[in-house]
Amino acid sequence: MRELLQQHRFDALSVADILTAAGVSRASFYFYFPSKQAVLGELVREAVAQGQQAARPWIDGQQDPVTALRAGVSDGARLWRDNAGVLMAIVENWASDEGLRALWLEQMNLFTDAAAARIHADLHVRRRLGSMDVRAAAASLTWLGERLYYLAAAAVPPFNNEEVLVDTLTNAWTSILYGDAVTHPDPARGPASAPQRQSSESVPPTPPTE
Amino acid sequence: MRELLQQHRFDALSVADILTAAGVSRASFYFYFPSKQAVLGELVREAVAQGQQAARPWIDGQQDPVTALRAGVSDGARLWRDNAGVLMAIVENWASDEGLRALWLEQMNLFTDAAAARIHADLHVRRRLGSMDVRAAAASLTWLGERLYYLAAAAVPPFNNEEVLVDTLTNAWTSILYGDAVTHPDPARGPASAPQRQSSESVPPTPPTE
DNA sequence: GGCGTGACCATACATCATGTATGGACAACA
DNA sequence: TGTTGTCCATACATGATGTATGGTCACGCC
Repeated sequence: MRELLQQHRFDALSVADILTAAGVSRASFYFYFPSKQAVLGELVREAVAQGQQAARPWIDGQQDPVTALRAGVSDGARLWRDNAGVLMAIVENWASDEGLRALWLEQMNLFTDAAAARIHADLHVRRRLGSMDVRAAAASLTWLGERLYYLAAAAVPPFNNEEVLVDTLTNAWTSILYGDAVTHPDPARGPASAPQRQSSESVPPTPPTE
Repeated sequence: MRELLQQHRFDALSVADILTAAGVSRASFYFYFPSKQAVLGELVREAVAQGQQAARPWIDGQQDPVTALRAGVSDGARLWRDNAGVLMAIVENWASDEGLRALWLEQMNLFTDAAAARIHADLHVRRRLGSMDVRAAAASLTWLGERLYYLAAAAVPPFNNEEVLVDTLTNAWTSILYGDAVTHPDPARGPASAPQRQSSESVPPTPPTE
């Protein structure tokens, strides 16, 4: 099914297709899974498990916030590139299946929690956000990632260009958290990102996939 | 169908349900529409047509950017509140139907174009964005809106709270475009917006739907 | 009045997808 | 040798979609 998803949309797959591709019988399929949605759930768990690992380093990272952020965003792009079929499938279908919904919202929550914790630990960011709801800000960045990675996977311009995707998403994180606009390579100007405060902690990057 | 969508998800509706609710025969339905997706398309056109109008003021607006922004975001919230069923339906299904896909991407594009034009007209913002892709930044804000309004309609925390939704989305726009973080009511600080008083719901509407 | 036509409706069908049986083959294991 | 776990083929009940086919009824026109 993972392979089928690389070429067909989830709702275009019938269990018959899966049966054929997997070489098992209908009876066997329903013995192990209650539905094709359940299979997708398992595939998603596998995919995000990788992401969890990949995210580790920068979550507890000590490096410069913006650098860490950009690295995280790039990691996310890679995760999505490697699991485009499965991830697109759940993004398109979590609303229609209770199990998938719980799973995806949980993933988004985990990511949001990590980001919020990072923000909380950074006094400078906290001050900047003023009375803004920290969790809400973290959640919005999480979901922005979900959407942009999805659009990239769905080949929707301008996010079908990975560089644009990474620049834009990184810029969103840094702008909202630090107020610095320019995160990408541009030797021509430099009004924004000045001396980056190395406040004990940096920020949480990575996409909304773990 | 518009009424049915207030209580049931689009894919849970059969044309039989629509037939019963509308009091027409199967034959008549298929005489006027090729599928239930086509009906949804019409409903979406109706809904966003309203939005188009409501957006005008903001688009050619002369008022203070941040105020205009917040007003627009609130407008969007209202539009979504008034058309939650229809808008949730298209957000959940544009990926699975070519017609709906073209329609929704067109709407997102129109909105992105308007935002990008605004940005281009504002030298200060252009400078701040540096070499960032203006259209990409505009598109990311458009899609962030789509996602957050949708989550609010789907009752996903923390966006099920309209004030949080508006504050967060407004903050994203102002942060990314102007670098000002605080857009909401915070007597403690005030580096950005002037005397902004946010009465959760007293502003005009304009979501990412036009 | 006779008649075509447009707007509907009821019914039926072909097709396809899902999920649930039912019964049997086969190998490992005790 | 019998039990059990893993699979398969087949069939079936249900429900959804989209396509006929044929009929009713009102209206406007000659």
